[in-house]
Amino acid sequence: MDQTVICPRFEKAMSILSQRWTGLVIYQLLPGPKRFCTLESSMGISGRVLSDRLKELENQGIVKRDVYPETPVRIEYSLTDKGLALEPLMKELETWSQNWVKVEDNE
Amino acid sequence: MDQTVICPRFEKAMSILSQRWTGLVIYQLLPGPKRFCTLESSMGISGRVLSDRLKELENQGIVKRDVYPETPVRIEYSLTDKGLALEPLMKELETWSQNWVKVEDNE
DNA sequence: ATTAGTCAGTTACTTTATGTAAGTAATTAT
DNA sequence: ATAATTACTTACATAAAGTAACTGACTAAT
Repeated sequence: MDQTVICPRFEKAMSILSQRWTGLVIYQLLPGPKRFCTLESSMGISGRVLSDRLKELENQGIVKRDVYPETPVRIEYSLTDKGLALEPLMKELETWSQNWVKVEDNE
Repeated sequence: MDQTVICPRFEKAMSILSQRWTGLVIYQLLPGPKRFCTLESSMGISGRVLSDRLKELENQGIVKRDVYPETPVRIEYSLTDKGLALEPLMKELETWSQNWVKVEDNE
């Protein structure tokens, strides 16, 4: 008996963003393409999970993976239009965090 | 060697929203106060996790818990100003999901 | 030419988070 | 007296994430 029925598109969108790390990965890619090892070291994510997340985001059409067959091979991850369309949301989160989030206190 | 240093407030904000269910709980409370059992049945969350999430959101000052000592006791959860300030972000997610998210396909 | 190092991952194993189902205490309805 | 509701908690099982070592292709240093 759910009085509030949630739009399935919204629910899916939320489920993508509420997986650990996905939001931060997208945020990191906003300024431009990045490599696996760069993402891995700039956020505290493990390679195992980063690998999973990038695959999922690629499946969702949010991230694209480009292989440059140089030597050594260079693989760059970047946002698609769908991914870039999340920029306003990220800006909102930045604003909210600046206005409301305190870091020191509560664990 | 992190070239992109992330603002700790932003990182904390993201860690709140990227916990499973927190976003949906906030979204459900946007229109007004709701009770435990209403939240529990309207989203597919288990009581165990809902209980955890509400406590965390209360600690973060995003949700407040009001006890009405009627008989039977009524307990209502609602958003604080900090929680209500997430409305624009939720609207952005609604917009994005309507423009970009397809539900049928990919698992 | 052997050793060490980087990149983009994968694999095996451990810890943490979440789900499931049942239980509790107070109350009310039949 | 029995069943049902609300707001949870507890015990146990499964799924997700973290840790660390490893692979394979290459490069640079000794």
